[in-house]
Formats: sequence, C-alpha cells, structure tokens
Amino acid sequence: MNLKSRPRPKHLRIGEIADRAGLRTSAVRYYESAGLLRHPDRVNGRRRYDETVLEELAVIRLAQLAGFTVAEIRTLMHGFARPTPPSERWRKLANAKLAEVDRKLADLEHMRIVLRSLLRCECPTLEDCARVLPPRAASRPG
Amino acid sequence: MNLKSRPRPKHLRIGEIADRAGLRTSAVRYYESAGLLRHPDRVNGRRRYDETVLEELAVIRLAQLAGFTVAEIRTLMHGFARPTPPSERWRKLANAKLAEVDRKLADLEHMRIVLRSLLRCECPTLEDCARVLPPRAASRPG
DNA sequence: CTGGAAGTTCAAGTGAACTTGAAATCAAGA
DNA sequence: TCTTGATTTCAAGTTCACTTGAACTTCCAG
Repeated sequence: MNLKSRPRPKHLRIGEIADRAGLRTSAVRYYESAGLLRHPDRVNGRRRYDETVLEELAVIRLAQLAGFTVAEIRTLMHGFARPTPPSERWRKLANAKLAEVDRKLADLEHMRIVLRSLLRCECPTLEDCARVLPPRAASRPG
Repeated sequence: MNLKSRPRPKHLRIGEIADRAGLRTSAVRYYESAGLLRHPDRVNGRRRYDETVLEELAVIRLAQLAGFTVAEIRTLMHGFARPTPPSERWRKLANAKLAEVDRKLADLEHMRIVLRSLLRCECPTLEDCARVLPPRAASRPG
C-alpha cells in the first residue's frame, strides 16, 4: 500500500501553533477555553494539533480585524445550526457591528472637532472653555 | 448692610450637584478621589459644595468629550505651575490626543472596509474567507 | 540520569472609569 | 419616635481579551 505517499497529518504542539500564528501559547489556550477552538487531541496531557487549526486561527484573526468580540466570534464559528454558509453567518453579525463601528467613528470625529477647537482656545480660564457646552447631559439628542 | 442683596453661596449637597451635572453621586465622589475635584467643605461629615463645582464638572465633561482620560484631565486641571493659561494647557495635551484619535479613526475605517467585504462574501467556508489575510502577524507594516 | 525547555491547570492580575454592596450615620417629615 | 431617604467609607465588582504566576509534569539532548 502506498502509505508513504499519503501525507500524514503532522502533529504540532501548542508552541509551534502559536509561533506560526503569531500568538502566545496563552492566547491559544484562552481561545480554546473561550470556545473558539475545539479541544484538540492530547498526548500525555499535551495538546496536539494538525495544521487546520491554523486556518481556524486565521478566521479568528479576520473576525478580530472586523471588530468582533470573542463572544461574537464564538457565535460566528460555532453558533449556527450545521451547514450555514459564511454569507449568512456574517450577515447575522456584520450589520450590527457595522452600526456599532459607525457610532464609534462618529464619536471619534466629534472628538477631533472638539480637540481642534481646543487647540484654538483663547479663554482666560478652563471654566470659560466649558461654558460653550450644552447645560446638562445632552450627549444624545432626544 | 445689604446682606440680602449679596447672593450668598447656596450650599449644595452631593445629590443635588450630581443631579444638576447629570452624574451619579458615586461619580462625583470618584472624581474627588481621583484628584479632579478638590475636597469640599464638610458639614457633619457630608460634603457641601458651592455652585462653582458645577463649572469644574463642566470642564471635566468637556475634556471627556475630547477623549481625555481621568489621569489626563487631572493633569489638565491641576498639573501646571499656577497661572498657566488654558491655551497652553490644552496644547500640551491635545496634540497627542489628536494623534491617538486619528489612529483609532484609521482602525475603525479599516474595520468598516473589512465588514463591508464580509457582507459581500460568497465563500463556501469561513476558512476560505480568511485565506485573503496576510500569512502571519502583519498588522503594522514594517 | 540530569537539566532545561516547554507543557499543564487554575486563580488572579491588567487598565479604565466608574458602580455596587454593606454597614453605619444623619436629617427631616408624619 | 418611627421611618424614609440621603449620605458616609471602603472594598470589591464590572467588561474585555488576554497575561502572569505558582506549582507541577513531561520531553529531549547530552
């Protein structure tokens, strides 16, 4: 039989996985405990991975770049009844996240405006600077 | 003497201060303990304020709207040799903050781009979505 | 066999800006 | 006086994504 020709799955320890993914081993263990990665096989108590875990870590990274929290990534990866295509998974989560990102963007743009005006300030006291503010808590217009 | 005509400083308790500022009393105490507000007079152990504290709270709020942390606000309000005009105080802090805000803005813009592309995803698996990512940790280009 | 690197678990620490809880005190109206 | 509500202090909890520390165990080269 052609046992040799079949590429047998190299078993990798957590240190090598972490290195290849640019993570600390503690992060890999954390992802496992947080339900992002499933429990890998163990050899004498130590985790043994095959290379597919690197793809799962890449998914995690992609989702992080998109701003998703660990809880959201868990939903994304394991929170759907079986064969749910990525398109639907993303749609379920990305719209809300987009709205969230847009809110944060607006906040930061506002900060920029405030900061620029503060840099042009000529008030005699700090209290004078603050007098331009709306009387009370009016951060979100009713 | 015209004692009546002189507006005597109404002494306000912490609850009223908090209400007028749109804060919780716990926040006002926190600001005091964090060195943003000085220790007010006490009557029978309870804090008594005059209305000027509302202006200091307005300064705090302004600074928060600009994105400053509590530590930075403390510097702003009490971290300068005495008669330092606001212009100089703001300048010392606002430039760095502006750079910080711009970095966060860029991060969020990037998230937006990623999210929009995910919403257009047609990959058969999540792992395929992630294949477009740069091989390893390349978040900041060298 | 030995030493050191790498692995294990579990609890606790990090930072930011407050909030909450507990237990006690105080003011004021019925 | 009773009772309610506001206040006090202090420590600890909250959220997030990990990291760190302590105390062991296991693997591997020499």
